[in-house]
Amino acid sequence: MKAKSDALRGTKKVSACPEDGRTGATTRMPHAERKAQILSTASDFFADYGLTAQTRRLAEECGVSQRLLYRFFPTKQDLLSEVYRKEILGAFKAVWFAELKDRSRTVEYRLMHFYKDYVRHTLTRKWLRLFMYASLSESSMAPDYISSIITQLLEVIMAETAHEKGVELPRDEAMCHEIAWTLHGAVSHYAIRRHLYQASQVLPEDQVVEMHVRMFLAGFEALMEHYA
Amino acid sequence: MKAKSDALRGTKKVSACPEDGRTGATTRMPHAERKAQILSTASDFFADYGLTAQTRRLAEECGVSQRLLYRFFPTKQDLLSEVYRKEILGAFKAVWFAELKDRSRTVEYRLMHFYKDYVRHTLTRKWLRLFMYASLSESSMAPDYISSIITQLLEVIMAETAHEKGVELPRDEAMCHEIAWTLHGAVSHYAIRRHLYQASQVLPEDQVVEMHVRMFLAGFEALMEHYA
DNA sequence: AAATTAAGTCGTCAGTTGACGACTGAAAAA
DNA sequence: TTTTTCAGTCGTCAACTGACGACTTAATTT
Repeated sequence: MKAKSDALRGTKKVSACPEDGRTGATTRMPHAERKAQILSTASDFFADYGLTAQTRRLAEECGVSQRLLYRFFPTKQDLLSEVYRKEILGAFKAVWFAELKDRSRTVEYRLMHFYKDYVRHTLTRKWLRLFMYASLSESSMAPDYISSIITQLLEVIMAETAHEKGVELPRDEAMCHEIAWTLHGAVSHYAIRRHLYQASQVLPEDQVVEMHVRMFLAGFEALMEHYA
Repeated sequence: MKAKSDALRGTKKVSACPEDGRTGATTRMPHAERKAQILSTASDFFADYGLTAQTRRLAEECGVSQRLLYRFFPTKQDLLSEVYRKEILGAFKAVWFAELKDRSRTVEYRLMHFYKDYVRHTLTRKWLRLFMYASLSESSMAPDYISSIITQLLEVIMAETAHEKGVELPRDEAMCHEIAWTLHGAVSHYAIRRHLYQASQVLPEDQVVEMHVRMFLAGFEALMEHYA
């Protein structure tokens, strides 16, 4: 960081580290690139240590001075908001809706395909920890956006399942959502167990998803009879 | 707190608040009673603001000086550990095992009965928030104890269900657990949604539990056929 | 080569935060 | 009444923490 030339100029330095091989000599980067690097490091950092973790340690992790963070993000909250937007909101894919509605495949296939992808690429350790930290903090950063997407997913799943089974859904909308939550919640909770409660998990993801989908479809049929 | 008598003695006080009607005059309590009160207040406090919330604010909430907390708990971590032990570990009931094994009732009845109680008295907002904060923090306070209890619950549920349905369970133990997790996870996730993700939840608890149990039992039968 | 731009750092401020030594005073014991 | 006990408080310390003014210096432009 600072090395030679300290003794030379008469300003006010506190020379301390004479040239050693590995001064942290921060490689200069273009603005956008450095910002992206900080954002990326910050995602992992806050996921690991919580949203209350300190900017000084983050800077250290990034290999830059703490002051530099404030060149890119006016406040810590701004940085947190960008992390949330990128990591949490950016983890939902539009193709899911199209694939779930693709009636050239069986519902069982579509559900298994979707949830395998969802578990593997969205319900990751990083995503779950950030989402949980954000949920627990008062300033729920952008809650409605996500719940709206999930609700739409649940509705598509219910509509497609009912269509294939040739039954009519209950008129009670909340009940319909809750039925779909049976599967979605079980899968989500599997991910939570695995990534948040360091459970000594053994069964591979795909196998678990397949089982949960099978149980859901079987349960769905039985439940529809019960309500008819 | 301090009022008169400041000016009288020559020590080193900084008198500031002459007698007003409402000095925070802390009512003196016996040791055990005060400790219990602090512990109780601390539970709600840390559940609300996280385990990183400050002892000063907690003391304020308790209506005592911050210093007093350290008369009862040598360090903040000690206080947190006691909160965890009391609120998290203390929320599991031994009767559940007996009731779940009571074959004079149907499995459906037993499961509904158990999970209604579990959701109402254990998966509360306070419990979930404390448990989640503890899970997210590195120092997982006492993880194995809980997971051991849950595992036992899952095993009882599987054994009883298989017995009533007259089928044999898969030999794969992890798979058996995962099947039971289908129900346990769905119910847990319902509570998480409701209490952690302030979801605009409408359906009453009991109705949701009944539905999840029904779907589980139907799915269970279908799954057993699939593996046979 | 000189001037300009912008990437990056130093040092510091004001407000926190866990912890604790020393003190106070009401109630119980002698 | 006097002494002892102990619940409870004050004030402070050292380390931390978000924020930022002022400065340094590598790279680019002229």
